[in-house]
Amino acid sequence: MSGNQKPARRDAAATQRRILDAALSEFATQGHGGARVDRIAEAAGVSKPMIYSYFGDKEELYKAALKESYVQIRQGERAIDTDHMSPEDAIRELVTFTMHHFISKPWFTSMLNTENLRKGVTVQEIDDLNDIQSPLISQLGEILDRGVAEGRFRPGVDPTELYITIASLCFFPVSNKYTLRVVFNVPIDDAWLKRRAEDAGRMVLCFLRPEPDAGSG
Amino acid sequence: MSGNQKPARRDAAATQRRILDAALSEFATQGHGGARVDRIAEAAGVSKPMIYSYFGDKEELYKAALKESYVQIRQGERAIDTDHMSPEDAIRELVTFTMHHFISKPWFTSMLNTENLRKGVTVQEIDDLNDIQSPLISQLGEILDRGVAEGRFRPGVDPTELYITIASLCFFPVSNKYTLRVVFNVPIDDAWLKRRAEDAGRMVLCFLRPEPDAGSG
DNA sequence: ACAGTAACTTACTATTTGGTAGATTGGAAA
DNA sequence: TTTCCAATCTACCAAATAGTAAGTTACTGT
Repeated sequence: MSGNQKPARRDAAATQRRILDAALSEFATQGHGGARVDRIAEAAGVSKPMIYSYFGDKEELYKAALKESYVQIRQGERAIDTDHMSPEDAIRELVTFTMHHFISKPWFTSMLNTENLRKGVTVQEIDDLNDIQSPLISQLGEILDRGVAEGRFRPGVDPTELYITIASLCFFPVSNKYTLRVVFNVPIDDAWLKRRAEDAGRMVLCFLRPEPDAGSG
Repeated sequence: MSGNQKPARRDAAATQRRILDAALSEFATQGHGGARVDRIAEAAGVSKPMIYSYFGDKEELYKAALKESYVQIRQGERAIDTDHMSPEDAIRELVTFTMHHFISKPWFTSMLNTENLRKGVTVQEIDDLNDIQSPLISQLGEILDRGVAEGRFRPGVDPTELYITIASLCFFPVSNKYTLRVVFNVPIDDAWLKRRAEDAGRMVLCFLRPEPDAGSG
């Protein structure tokens, strides 16, 4: 899981990186309260004092790991280009990306859950909100405007709320797959989730289509 | 939070109940790894050996708390009666109930997240799956059948998948409200979530309406 | 009244955990 | 080559933690 290179002796930056990766993995799999600094040290291939020297204490390390998980998804989001697509295809693309990210970077959903269990005490302390906010919101705004201009989407849909809708449909079946499998006997695997993403795209588009009675606040 | 009555001396059943309630609260707020048996004992107003005597060890206590959180939602679900409603109203009712339950029983979403962080190792060990499975699935199946028969819903929709869709739309904004508030600056409160439930109902109904190209596997 | 036992507590242990003091080592600059 | 500091480690501590042994207390049936 934590793909450590050979220690590359005396490289402070690389060491910090290894610690951060190990911390992200540990916090994501064990939660905040279940994470162990000793395990992080071992997984990173360093001694404990390195961690305290570079990151301060467990809380600061957690903060760094939480921020890192956001930074990763935002990087991915910035790489999406939907300008050349039809509004419908653009929406489908965003849904597909979101689902794929949740599937392929499982620590992201885990960190979100862990942080919300703590009522967001740490996410509030992250200084640079810019590193954390999603570039997808404004992109989604443009897509919606284009769709409305072309008469394919209804007006009055808030981009942030739409983003939350998309995230909802992708997040839940990924994050809760273990309990869903047992409780409902659903064979959730990557193929099942891919089909789910297609359904989610259809559902969102259906919701966006201009129709007499579909209005919202 | 843990509304303890007066200890009612020497009442084993009541004591077990207090321990279970305290455990549910502790595991839900602190996670599996962060939960402390000493805190549970204090919140329940008992000494630690009581817990070990009645529940075995921390793991078994966690299992009891997890099961309890399912039992609670299933009880609520069983009380819903949609037989006299139109298919549309019935769907809206289920969505409203689901959202309301997630809002009013926050430990349920927390326990689901905690258990999924652990890859569902404990939920697998719950013997009586019947206590855990949702009666809403079959109810949803009947509603769908009725809707199809009346020509108001398209055929071929799987009740379990629809249930997951409804749960997705309600779960995410409730479970992740703390990070959403900070990261997207969304004023998520009970009123916001109620509006969200209405949107979710609309979206689901729009997805169910019979239309030329909306078919699914 | 008086056993007998279920309910409950005090006081303890072994281990784990976050965190630190102080020594050591490698590499770059002089 | 020597100096010096950043990078790193060994060895440790105090507190917290899951779990238990052994005792005490209140109810119940006789």
